[in-house]
Amino acid sequence: MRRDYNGGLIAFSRFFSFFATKTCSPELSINSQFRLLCITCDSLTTTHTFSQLLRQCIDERSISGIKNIQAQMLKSGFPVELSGSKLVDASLKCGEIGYARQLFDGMPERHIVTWNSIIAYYIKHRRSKEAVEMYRLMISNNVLPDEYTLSSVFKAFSDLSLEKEAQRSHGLAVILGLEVSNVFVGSALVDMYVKFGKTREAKLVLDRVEEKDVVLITALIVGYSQKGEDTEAVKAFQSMLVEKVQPNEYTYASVLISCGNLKDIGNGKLIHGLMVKSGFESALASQTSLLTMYLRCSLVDDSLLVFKCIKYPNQVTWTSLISGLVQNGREETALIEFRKMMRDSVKPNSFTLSSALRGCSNLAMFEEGRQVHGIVSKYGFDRDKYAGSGLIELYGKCGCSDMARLVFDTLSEVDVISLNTMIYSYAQNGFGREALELFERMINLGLQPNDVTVLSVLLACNNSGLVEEGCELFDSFRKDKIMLTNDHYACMVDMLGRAGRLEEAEMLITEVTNPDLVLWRTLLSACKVHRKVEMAERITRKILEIAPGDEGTLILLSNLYASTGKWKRVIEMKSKMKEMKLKKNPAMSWVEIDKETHTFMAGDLFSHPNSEQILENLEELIKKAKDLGYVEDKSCVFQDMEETAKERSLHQHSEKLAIAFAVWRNVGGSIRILKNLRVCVDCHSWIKIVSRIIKREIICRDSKRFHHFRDGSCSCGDYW
DNA sequence: ATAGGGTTAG
Repeated sequence: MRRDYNGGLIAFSRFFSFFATKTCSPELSINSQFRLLCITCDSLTTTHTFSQLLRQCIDERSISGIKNIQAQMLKSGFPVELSGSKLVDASLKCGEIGYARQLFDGMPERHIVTWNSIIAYYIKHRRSKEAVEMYRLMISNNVLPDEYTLSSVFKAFSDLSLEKEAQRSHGLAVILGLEVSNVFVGSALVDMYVKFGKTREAKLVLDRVEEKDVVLITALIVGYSQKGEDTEAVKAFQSMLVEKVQPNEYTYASVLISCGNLKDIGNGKLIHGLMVKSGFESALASQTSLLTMYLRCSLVDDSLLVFKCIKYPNQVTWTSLISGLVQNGREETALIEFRKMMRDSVKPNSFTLSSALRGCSNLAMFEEGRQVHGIVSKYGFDRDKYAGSGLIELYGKCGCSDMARLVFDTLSEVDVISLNTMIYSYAQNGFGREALELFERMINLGLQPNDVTVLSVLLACNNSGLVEEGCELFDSFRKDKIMLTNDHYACMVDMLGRAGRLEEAEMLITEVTNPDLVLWRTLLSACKVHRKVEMAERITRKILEIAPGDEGTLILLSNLYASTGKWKRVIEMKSKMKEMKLKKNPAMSWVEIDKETHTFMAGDLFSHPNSEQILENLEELIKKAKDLGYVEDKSCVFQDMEETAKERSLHQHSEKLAIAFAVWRNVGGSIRILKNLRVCVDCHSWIKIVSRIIKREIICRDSKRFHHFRDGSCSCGDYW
């Protein structure tokens, strides 16, 4: 008899399923089924039918359907501990955690699966706190966790940095034998230790797991890769192959990053081959890592080839390409790709934006940078610290510390790096007081300054002539045992040297264990500024011991001889340098007008298409400047020649040509000039006067810092 | 009935 009922029920169930799929309204269909069920076979329900109906509810995401079934189960005397589990499971699958919890809390007895389901739900939705609370509740209810519980709960521990509790649960896993016997538990443990940064622990766990699989080993490789233990990552990958475990797209994705970090193009290409052979060539994650690998190895063309094969690059893929191109000095290409990404309607994130901005600031592309700023705002990243730092750097490098500060003040979170970026912006633009104020703020906020902070602060003092403040700070940094590098010392040597305190500067160098070329050269250029020929010769000999025939050194000394009128020596040195086939970098200036960059080289009067107009304007500007007191400073000419020729050579400096051009084009706003060398004294005093004549700000970035010329004076206070 | 790993930044 009973068998017959069952057969009937199964038939009903089939009918219900069919009915459900044919009905448009999910709510109606499941409720109608209920009415049918209640009328026809009130007391004939079985597990099978309920399961089937619940599945329907899940498909239709119908929580009211679940509630109906609950009522029905209750009516039919269905065993509570079984009905509860099923209902909780179904509610979770409908995303109704609230109702699932309500059911769960009302259950007198809970099956382990119910606990596990709830915990897994919380983990899946990154609600780690609730997952751990549930786990604790489970323990205090004397329910012993099983492999399912443990393999989920470890993720919550790492997410919340609960190392102590994690260790206790690990112990439990060991006692239960699950660490060894269950690869899910093993993987979760490996992943957890990796996230705690404990790759050694992770490896120990892995070694104990009996049957190792891809996921387990990949979790470890990821750990090594993310912690920068790249050699270990590659080794783990190799041993995986030896043990005949097939890598998959995640494995390739992580091991390739390590190859890139190691610049191990040999293994990189080998793994690329394996990837193709095993059919993961078109998996996006591995493709992205492949792209990154080639970019880190500076094989830009290969990376572009890989990128071309990617059908649907996502946000990460694009970002990887853009940031890699910027890192390889291919800023223009990076920005073209960034535009393409926007055209393809792939949303940028803070990684993308900071890379694009870095591209702009490397080339001081003010207009392009402002457009990217527009995109930053459009996508709501104005308060983001990564995009923000990019903007601060951009405006700093374009000579707009005011704009940089505006960005800085809107950031939602101030940290060491954004403060460093802002301090550095002030420093390179010569706003020492503002920089020091921010440094003080960093200290008051209890943030620990790092080596970049120290450099920025010292540079700020250096660029604004705050020598006393600089020395004081340097002493305090020494006392605080902050790691001071050669760069920090070089900054101090420059500061003291330019202030004429050459002996102190030299003393400082003797303090350094491994003084490098830059350090000595800095001292040498201070000798040049103060025309200390003997000291310069002594220093030069020292430098040539470390770096025989160093070009920069010889040029510095030769220029010193020139500025002190020792022309015989100059000629000697020039011929020596000619013998050594050394030649000077040509002096260049750039000016951006209407998104177009114009290049000018010193002494080159004819290659620009508008050279006629440029010379006309230049002559007029020089004449007007002379009326206001400009006199050529011939000590800036490093070659022996007729006085008029010296004047002519000064008039042909690249920044003068660039400014004359900008004046002719008569664009609104400030004139921005970029230079590859430092601005000379003659040009500096000329530009000051010109800024008064044309009543416009002229911003000049030389190889070391910014000069803001306004109404006859410069922000550097003639100290640079 | 319930479970594990990935790629981009200052």
